[in-house]
Amino acid sequence: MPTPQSSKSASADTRERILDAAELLLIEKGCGGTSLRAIASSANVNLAATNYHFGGKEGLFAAVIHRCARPINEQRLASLDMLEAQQSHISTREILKALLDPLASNNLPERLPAVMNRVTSEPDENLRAIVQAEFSEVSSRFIAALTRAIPQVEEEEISLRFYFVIGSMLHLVGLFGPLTTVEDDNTRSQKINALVNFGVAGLETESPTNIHSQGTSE
Amino acid sequence: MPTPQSSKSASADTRERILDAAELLLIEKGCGGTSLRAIASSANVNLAATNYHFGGKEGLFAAVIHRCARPINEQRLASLDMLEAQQSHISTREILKALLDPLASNNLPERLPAVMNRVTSEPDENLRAIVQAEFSEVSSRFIAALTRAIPQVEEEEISLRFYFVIGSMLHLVGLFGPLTTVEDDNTRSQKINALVNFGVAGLETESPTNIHSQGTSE
DNA sequence: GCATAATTCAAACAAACGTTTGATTGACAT
DNA sequence: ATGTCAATCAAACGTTTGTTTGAATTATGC
Repeated sequence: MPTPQSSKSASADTRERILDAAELLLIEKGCGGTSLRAIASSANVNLAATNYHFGGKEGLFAAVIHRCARPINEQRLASLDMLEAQQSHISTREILKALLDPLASNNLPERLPAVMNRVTSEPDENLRAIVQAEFSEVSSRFIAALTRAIPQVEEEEISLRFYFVIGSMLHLVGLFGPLTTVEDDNTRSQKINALVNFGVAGLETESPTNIHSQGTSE
Repeated sequence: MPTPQSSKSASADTRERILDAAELLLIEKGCGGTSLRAIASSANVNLAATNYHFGGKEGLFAAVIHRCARPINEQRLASLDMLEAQQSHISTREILKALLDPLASNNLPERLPAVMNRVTSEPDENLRAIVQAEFSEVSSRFIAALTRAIPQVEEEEISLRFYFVIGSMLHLVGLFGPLTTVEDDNTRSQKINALVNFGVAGLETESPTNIHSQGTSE
């Protein structure tokens, strides 16, 4: 198993060219719809290089996911750390901005949201596990912060509503399209802001369990 | 092109066996991850039957999507029709219940939400077009109803928030898992109800455009 | 300069894919 | 019985898939 060391700089740009091509094709064609041959051809490397550097197709996509998810999740956690260090009580809006604003930041790789959207809906079990592991810390940290910020709603309900926000986020970045340019940045941040407003209202609402007659029928 | 007529009853159960098997495998393995051979084997039919009855893989999945989406969308539109016929002003909650309650109904095919979740995130362009055509009427009708129900929010914002609700819904039915049984029906309707509450609050919130200093940083 | 290891390459591997073919079956009408 | 047509079948079509091989090439350490 000749796994190459990553500290060398010799084939570093081959690795990155493969990752770039795989990332782009993953967005456009999906995981199962992208062949190693298409990746190698698009990256101008030999077909065998994909297996040499990443050990196989699954390892390659895992590397793509990791490279995409790590910076945005680090930024999220850093923002949350800063909030928790500065103030004792954090608002729902501040938490959601820490979670979602990185999606509109233009100093991050352009295609990052699209990769997330594509990869979170993969049927492959192994890839799902990779994605889940990549986002588990962010999920638990932000759910805990939201639970403290909204004490009038029980934790289980907060957790469910958090996943509603995640679902809205994924659907939104799917609407962004694979080839958003920098000119769309302002409309993108507008939509992220709309999602923050939507999420704050949805997260903070009281469940109308003791409501009288709002039901439609049945 | 010997496309068989559907009015005969001779091979009707072959067609349905193929559709059932394709539906189940589509949920578990995704569209690209399911082969016609696996479908034919699971349905106990000959491999060529899939092409004979549906003209090809794409036609088969289109039929699966249509068979899944039609009843639930008919129920949604019927509920909305009834609301609009009975009362002049309809609440946001009533509209969302008309949209989402069918997902918790147990007289619908069990695997319907899972198919929707799987197929709305397909990279294939043709399949995306099929899905979009299948849901376009529901989208436009419900966005129009929500725009009337929430006059204080402009239509473009309503449209965006509607897609947030759709995203939350898809993410939620993804959490249901492929093999939900009838025993999960009550927890499923509880979660649908939580989504209705979340969506009502998110849809009706006023955008804090004239807010003073809620921003975190930058 | 030379040995050693890391990387790239063309070529091939077996397996799985969607689709097509042509024969065969069965049902139904005349 | 017979002719007709829809339906099923085994078998093969040509591609494409992920992965492997072994030689050629390049970089690295001494």
